[in-house]
Amino acid sequence: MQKIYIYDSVEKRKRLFEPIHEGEASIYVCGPTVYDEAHLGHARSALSFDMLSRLLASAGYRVKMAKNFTDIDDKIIKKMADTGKSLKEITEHYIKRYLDEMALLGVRRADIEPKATESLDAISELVERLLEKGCAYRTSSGDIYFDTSKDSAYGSISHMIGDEEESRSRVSHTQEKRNPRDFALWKGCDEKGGDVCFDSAIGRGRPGWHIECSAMIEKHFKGDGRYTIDIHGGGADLLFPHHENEAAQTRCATGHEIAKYWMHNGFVQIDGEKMSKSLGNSFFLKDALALYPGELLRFYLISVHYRNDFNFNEEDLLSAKKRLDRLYRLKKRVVASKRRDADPLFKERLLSAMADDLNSSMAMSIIDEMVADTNDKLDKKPADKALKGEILGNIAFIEELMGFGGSDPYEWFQHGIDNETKREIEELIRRRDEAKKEKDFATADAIRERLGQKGIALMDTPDGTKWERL
RNA sequence: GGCGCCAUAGCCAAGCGGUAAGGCACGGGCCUGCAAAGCCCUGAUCCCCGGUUCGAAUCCGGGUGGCGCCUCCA
Repeated sequence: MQKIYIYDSVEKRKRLFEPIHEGEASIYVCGPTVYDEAHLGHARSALSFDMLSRLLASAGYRVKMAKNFTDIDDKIIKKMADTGKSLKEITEHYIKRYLDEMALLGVRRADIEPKATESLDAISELVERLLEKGCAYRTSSGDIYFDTSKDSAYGSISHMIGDEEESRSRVSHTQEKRNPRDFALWKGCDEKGGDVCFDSAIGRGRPGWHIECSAMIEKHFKGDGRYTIDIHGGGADLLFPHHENEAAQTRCATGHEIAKYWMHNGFVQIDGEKMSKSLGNSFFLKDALALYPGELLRFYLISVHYRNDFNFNEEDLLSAKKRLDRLYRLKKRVVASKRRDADPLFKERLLSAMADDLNSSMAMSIIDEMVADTNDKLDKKPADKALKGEILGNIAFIEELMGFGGSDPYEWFQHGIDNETKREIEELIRRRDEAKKEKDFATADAIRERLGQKGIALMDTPDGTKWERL
């Protein structure tokens, strides 16, 4: 079995992946809070862990991945007040939008997609255990806080411990908190709570943010007594306090660590600036998807290693488009052939690159080399059926592992062009072919020029004239 | 104030102690009626200064310049 190394952001080093259960890989990724449209950062996170899951599956692991939707939250409550809509109307809308958009990026669905509203039993049960063990306390207002002083290992995940920082900390010093680091497990219901109050064994209220992940993980996964899951993932911003708090809750309640490995993806910036609504800088995924195919966005977003910062800009995206076009031009040359097994050496190299902490940049350079190499062979032996079949096999493996290259190559180059226009283009090509037959190159070139102005490029091949949208 | 990340050719970007992948752009060539596409060739000693080492872009120390977390956040 392919050895897989992943960078563990807690130990800050690459570690050989050795799962809790032989041949299985359990992953939990922190998903979005569903109160608004998904942005490019959500896409990058989803893409990072989609690559991880594809890698593990390709390497022969049985993968069980969970990605949650936080559907109880202050921001959702605010949205309810702003729009007059119910919690369910809001969260279901954005969950669907999220899933649809991620599907366009080629992100596979998680095996389990738990929601906070559907995990309340597990949550209240976990809070109850924490109360029993003395790791949590109630306040006069009915809130329940986690007592960080009861966890001697608190800080071991993010390494964000320090006594001095408290004076500078921007954490509000709620009087009811015993320690500034303590955080809400459960928020008691008051009149303002409206319809987001739930009855439970620990009283009426709603869960805090961090508790849902710990509860869902304990509910859906069986560990080995030392760890519950293999890999816990999320955006770099979640390392502290979110993941620190999750780990503390699970440790106090169960006596073991929540995850064996921790992975965090880097941030997305827009034109060198932090993404924000106020800057109005192509913030939402839907805006990008309105302009470019999801597959291209995927290709572009994974061209940078997942742990590095990503600076999104149109110029780089366009150069990524040209790079991906090369793969599709190769595919055009072989698509009519019968698929064969991929080149074993190519497969091995691609898998090894990804097995080295998801080195997608390296993987893409290997793909580029394969494209150049096989184009060259095809130039020399245009009728080599075995080669063509193997190339199709290579591309199928790329699609399986990397999630791009699976589209029809002709449609790829005709993205966004309606059938009416296609017919017009083909008619002009016919007229140009006739002109060429009669050696009337002036007319032929005029037609090519005319199409070129519309962004259509022509290329004469042994199989006739092909066209592409630039 | 605490914790941490990053700095590689015009641009994007790998590299994880053994002598700089890949892509885009540029230039030259082959091919082509001419093109496009494809293929081939062409470019960097790795922010600066010290140190460790037979050997450093890669390790250590110090600068400079970006960025992030510590409050909801992918």
